[in-house]
Amino acid sequence: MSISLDKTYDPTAVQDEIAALWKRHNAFHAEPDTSCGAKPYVIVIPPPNVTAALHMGHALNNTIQDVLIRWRRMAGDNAVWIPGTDHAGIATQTVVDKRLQAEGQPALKEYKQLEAEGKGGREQFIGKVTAWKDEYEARITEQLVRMGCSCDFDRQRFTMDDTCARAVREAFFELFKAGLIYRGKRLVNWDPVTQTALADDEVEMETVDGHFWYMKYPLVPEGDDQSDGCDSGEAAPIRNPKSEIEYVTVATTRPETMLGDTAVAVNPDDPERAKFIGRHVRLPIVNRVIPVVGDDYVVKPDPESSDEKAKFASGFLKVTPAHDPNDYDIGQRHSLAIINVMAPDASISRDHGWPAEEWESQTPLPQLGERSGEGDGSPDASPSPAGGAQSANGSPSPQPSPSKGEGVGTVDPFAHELLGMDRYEAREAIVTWFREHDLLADVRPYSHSVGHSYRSHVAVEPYLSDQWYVKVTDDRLAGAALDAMTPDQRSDSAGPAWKDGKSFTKQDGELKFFPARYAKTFQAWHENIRDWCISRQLWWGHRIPVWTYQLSESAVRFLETGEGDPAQALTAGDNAAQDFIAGNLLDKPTSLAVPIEDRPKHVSMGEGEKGRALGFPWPKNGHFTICIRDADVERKAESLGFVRDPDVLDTWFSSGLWPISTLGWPVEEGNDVLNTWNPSSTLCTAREIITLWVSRMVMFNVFFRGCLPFRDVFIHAMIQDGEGQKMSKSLGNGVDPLDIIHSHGADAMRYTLAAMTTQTQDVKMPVDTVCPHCSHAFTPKWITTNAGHVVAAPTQDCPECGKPMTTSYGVASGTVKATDDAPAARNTSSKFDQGRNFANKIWNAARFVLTNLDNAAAESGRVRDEDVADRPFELGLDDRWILSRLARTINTIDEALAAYRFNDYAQALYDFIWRDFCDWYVEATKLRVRNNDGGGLAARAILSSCLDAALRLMHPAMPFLSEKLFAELNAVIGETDANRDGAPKLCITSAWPSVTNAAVIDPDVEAAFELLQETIVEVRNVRNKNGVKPRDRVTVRIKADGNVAATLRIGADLIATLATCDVAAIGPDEAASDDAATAVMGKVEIYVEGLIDAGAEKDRLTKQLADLEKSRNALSGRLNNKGYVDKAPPHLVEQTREQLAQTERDIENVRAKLDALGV
RNA sequence: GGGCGUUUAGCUCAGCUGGCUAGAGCGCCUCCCUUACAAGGAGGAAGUCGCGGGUUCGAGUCCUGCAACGCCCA
Repeated sequence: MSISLDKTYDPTAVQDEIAALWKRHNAFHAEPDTSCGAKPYVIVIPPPNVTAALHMGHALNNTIQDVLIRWRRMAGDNAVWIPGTDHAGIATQTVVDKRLQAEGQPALKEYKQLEAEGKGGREQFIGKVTAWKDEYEARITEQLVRMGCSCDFDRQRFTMDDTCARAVREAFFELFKAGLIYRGKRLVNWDPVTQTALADDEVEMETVDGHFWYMKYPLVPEGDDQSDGCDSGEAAPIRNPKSEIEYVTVATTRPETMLGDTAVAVNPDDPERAKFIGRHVRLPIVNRVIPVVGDDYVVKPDPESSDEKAKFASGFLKVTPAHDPNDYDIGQRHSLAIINVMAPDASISRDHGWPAEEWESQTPLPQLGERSGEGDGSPDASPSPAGGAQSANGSPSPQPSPSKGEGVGTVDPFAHELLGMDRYEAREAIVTWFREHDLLADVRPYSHSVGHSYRSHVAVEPYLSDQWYVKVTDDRLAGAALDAMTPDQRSDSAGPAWKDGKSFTKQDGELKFFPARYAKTFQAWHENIRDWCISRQLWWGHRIPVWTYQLSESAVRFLETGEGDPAQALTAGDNAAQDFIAGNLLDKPTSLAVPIEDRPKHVSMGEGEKGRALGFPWPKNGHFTICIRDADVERKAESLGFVRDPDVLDTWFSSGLWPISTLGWPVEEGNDVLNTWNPSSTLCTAREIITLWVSRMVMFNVFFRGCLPFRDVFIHAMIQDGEGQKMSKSLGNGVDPLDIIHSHGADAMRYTLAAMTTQTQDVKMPVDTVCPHCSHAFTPKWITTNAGHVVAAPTQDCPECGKPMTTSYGVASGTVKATDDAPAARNTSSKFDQGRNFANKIWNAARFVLTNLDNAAAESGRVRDEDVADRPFELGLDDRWILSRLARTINTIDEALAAYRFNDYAQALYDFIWRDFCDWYVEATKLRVRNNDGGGLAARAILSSCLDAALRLMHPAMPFLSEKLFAELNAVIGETDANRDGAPKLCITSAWPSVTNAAVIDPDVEAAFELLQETIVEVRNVRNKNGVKPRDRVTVRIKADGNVAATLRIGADLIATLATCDVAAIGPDEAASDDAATAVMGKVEIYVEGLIDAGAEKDRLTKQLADLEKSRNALSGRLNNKGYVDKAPPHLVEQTREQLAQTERDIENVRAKLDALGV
């Protein structure tokens, strides 16, 4: 056969061919077979969101996983990589909604309308999202395939497929049953745009330039004692001299929330203000009379303080329990009313908890402050400030003491204008109103951080609503996660006492982070964890498996009043519902669960006794709540009038189950997949995910299976753009891996990504634009967005061909669309040149080896042998050197991969293949590779073996190229059939190289070869510095003796070839002729004869002399230091002495040469 | 405010437990289209390792203070 490899590596053709080859052999598939003794090695993919296609960050993440999987597979483990995608609830729903809107199609709003009309809008919308999911799932899978990811695609999962859904359902049920899921009315982080609750970690803090507004609230006069303590002339409260009305001044960054204020708080230790505790103020606009309470949360004002809060504080805190988490807490402590003044879209609304009484009367009120004009109306009776609103703890709302001037609380007519306003419009309007009414004491600019939705990027509104929570604070969850940490990565803290593995029912190792410092993040998170809000007001997700039955009106009335005959009050439906619950609890306790507080006290009743006879407790809130596991029970419940909760679960709930749901949990019995592959081996992810995801997987896995989801967690870098900005879809600065595969090839991309994966650094990746017309890559013109991001301008003109194009930012931002004239441009980055060049180098090195093997007769060095050192032909110094280097490289790579040091792996490959093999060994063998003697035979055998080993070593990083060349090598060697075990002879399933004979690593051989290398470099240096043309041969004499001379004689041919010279003589008595240039290098002096450029030679030697003197000074300085000689290790001292002696000899030599030149 | 990280050649980054006369890739300079490779080869220039203290015979590496930048949490 003959070799016909192109001169340049063309990845495109090779990638398709090799991908098909792997597929044909089902090379990525694994079975959980333990009989062969292979250890399982399992990676479960962090499922990419179906929101969008994969970007560079995913490419990095998946490259790392594939490197590990391919490495362990070759090393003999039973390796499997489980792929799949995540439904990404809110993200995907939002993206699809936006897309529909942009296309002018019916979108979420319209489907919600349909749903409200009973026309199946929810189902239709989910159909749209499913179509999107199908499209992106396919695209993501294609991207993975084209990156060469060796996932077991037969086992691909999706977080909402039937298998995963079953796991979610089971998990929810079990947690519910264990009392770890509860419903609570709490302030949640509300996203007014997507109109759903967000978990704490879905909220991003952003610094906002806002203001502190100082608003005056008039004090309600305290009976007749109006001057009580209020005339001191303090900044606040102040006495208005005209109207004799006193005020307190509250400071706020969100004036619009004042509509929901139910108290003003002061610090009880505040000497100036504590005296107001117990008094009341009348809330402007609303005219609600609210108390002044004492709470030490309130920051005492201190204008001199470095603490921003104290600096800006007025000492009076408006308390709005419905719209601020801290205020909510204060409200809880003081039993304050909670008045929500906003609709779910964060517009001002009277329909979501604002007491109706405040709106019922339109009787004008007495005017406050200096306001003149209309409204001199009659006094009103004191209202209940709480009105119809919820009271935090159910106790009666405080009643202000009635006093002169108070009356029926009726809002100012202005309040009507506020209704329907967006919160920011309302803020403007309210501030204006306060200013007009002389109630605005001050406005000061203030920069503070405000929570924003990670999805819609608007400020979240703390919002009171009913949500489902997982009690992750329970020791069975957070405590167990902490307990899972490997002891040597735990840090001391005020946290819980370690229980040392007691959470595990199965002892299977410990959770370990790489790099170790991320263990700290994990620990701190769990020590400060709060209960996890899991319900989302969305349609795209796992619907919460909870049903409620609303009791009949008569039953509710009975419950409320306790009057009448219960037998009469209960309808047949009520009884049936109750019987159904009780019956199932008795007969199918694994199918239905009720909240712990609703559980019957005596479940073990006699046969046939159900329902009422059980003493099933009546829920106080008028409905039954049940969690159902099985479909048949679910159907029965719905037929009885039970209604399912409309909400869906937080995406992370299903993601948290991913390591087990993908493997078929909850099926345990006979489930070899689950029992063999959980815990998995390694999780690879980015650090931002530690809290969101890693934590939840650990808690769930330990809770449900008593073991870890994975043992190692490798945290890798984030990839940023050239400006150091996070890559994001909205900025369009993300790079599609397929773009890089297009410009550089998959192997080049993968190799480069591995090489960039260091232990600390995030990766800055400057992104260039590729002209779609002429393929020219160029740096685009930049613009700065309003938000301050630097991005490629939406359209660009090619600097090469001048034609226009559309950039990915243009498309992402929606400002332009790609057209025929201005097509979408691909991205690229010169970062990947390194990988592309390396791939090409390997390709060509292989061409050299294969061509020479092919030209040689069979049985004359066409071998693949892992230990050619034992072969019967004679090995030269260079042969033994490269084998030593190869063995070292294998060890280095094994250590690097075991420690997740991917850059060290990449560097070791590079050094061996390019620097050692190509630069030196291949060049060295050119002398003899075509000979039909022992030297030729050895050269071919070792070239072949080194290439073979190199291909296998690089395979995890560069699978396509190595697989292709592996096949070519097989063809030349004549091993085209199969491995010994009958499996197809593929690189992916070949054995990982190992060092079977440690003696191959030979420091003496390495030192000897390095001497030759140094000599050659010196001759080349002299040639270059003296302007000798590369083709011109020079004559060289070398002064050396003993072993050094012997080594040089062995390498004389090599020196002659690689330095283009004739080595005239080597010996202790050689001396420079008059026209010779001299290189002094320790025990060797090289004389290059016939050089004429005395000036260049003088320069060269002068510089060398300076270097030597500098070195001499450093060495002698060290030796003159008594401490060094006394305390440093003796071998180092001895080494330094030798170095100094040598350096001094060199200096003398160089000086002598310079003298001879006439300096 | 708490935590973590970064600061080393023009640029992007290595440098693990202190022994370094500080490395790599890109870029730069000189020369070369030599029969594996110009996506290449040969040679070269280029760094008071952010700043100040300290420990040590010896500090890029350990400790401490400061500055700048970044990320996470509150």
